Amino acid sequence: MSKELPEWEKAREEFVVQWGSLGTQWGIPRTMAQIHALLMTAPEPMCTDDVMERLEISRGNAHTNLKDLVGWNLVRIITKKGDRKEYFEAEKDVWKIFITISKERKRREIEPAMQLLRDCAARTKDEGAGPGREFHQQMQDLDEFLSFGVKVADTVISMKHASALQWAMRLLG
Amino acid sequence: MSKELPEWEKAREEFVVQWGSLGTQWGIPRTMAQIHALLMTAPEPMCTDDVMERLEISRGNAHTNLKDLVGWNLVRIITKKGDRKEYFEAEKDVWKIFITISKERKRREIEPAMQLLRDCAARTKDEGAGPGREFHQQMQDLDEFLSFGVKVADTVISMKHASALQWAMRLLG
DNA sequence: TCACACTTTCATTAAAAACTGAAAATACCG
DNA sequence: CGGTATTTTCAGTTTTTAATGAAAGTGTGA
Repeated sequence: MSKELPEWEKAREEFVVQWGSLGTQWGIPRTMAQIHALLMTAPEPMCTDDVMERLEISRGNAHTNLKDLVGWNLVRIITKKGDRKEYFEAEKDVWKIFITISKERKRREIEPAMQLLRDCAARTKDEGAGPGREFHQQMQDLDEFLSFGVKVADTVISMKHASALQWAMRLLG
Repeated sequence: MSKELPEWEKAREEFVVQWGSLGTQWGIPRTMAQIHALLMTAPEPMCTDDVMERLEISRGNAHTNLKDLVGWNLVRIITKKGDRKEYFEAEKDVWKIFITISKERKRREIEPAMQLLRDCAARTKDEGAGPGREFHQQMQDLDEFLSFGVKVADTVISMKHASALQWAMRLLG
């Protein structure tokens, strides 16, 4: 029934499955995390049918999640000449993956949060002493903290891996 | 029907609702995020019934999520003398919130991931050249990256807010 | 030790999220 | 064009997750 897989492929299987579970804790759909794991460890780019077969999922599911990963800039589309299928290839460089995810999470999750905090702060800027004033202060504190975090992240994001490493070593040393 | 709320309470209402939606993107249950937002902006500790009423949720729901927040060390239980109810109070200091969340996410999400990567690397350490070797390398790269990240995080976590700020300023400057 | 105030649990229900499969749309090639 | 390979969409279904509400549990003080 199931073909005999080489040892490394068994480990890969395990990696894909478990990465999928871990993904859900991070708010990432199980299948999306699995496909990402699969492609990160793929010797060659894979097409939709490869992914469907490997994970035993429907075409629609494979398609949607592949395109979502492309939307996250974690996966790119490859075309081979003389073949009209699309192939998908994941970024494998860990530093680049980190940068990409940081950028996307900043855009999708941090920036909307900051917008909210600013709205709430603006609506209460004239509050005098008392609970209203404290609320305003809390919104500002959160906003300032996130702003600062974003600034740090932007700096790190713009660094080459080597410089970031060097800088971090200084912190640790 | 609904009592007239002061302006800051309207802003707070908005904050609670939106923070809840943002939470889901982070893989945090909506209600848990809402309760956290509510307590972070509460002038006084609140009891289970206060939370139920304010968010219009059931006792079981309020209870479970309050206890989960206590489990995350983001909320602590307060008792008032002559009153056998439990009151809940959220940490409001932004730096402390950050430290707490970092610690918990490390423990719950990063460490299991590293365990997986190490298992997969160990299972393939004898792979010669070829795809098996590359898989092994990928697992190691991911592991090393996370290990390094954890080291940096541990350093930051152990810092006082002021020293962290000073250090970050140097990076930005 | 009983009554009461409060907390905790959990089987059931509801809501949200993810997945399927097939039809529709698109792109390419002769 | 017309045929075919491939991609995309989406209504319907399944699965998973979260919420309810009532019953059981706990502890306290009279």
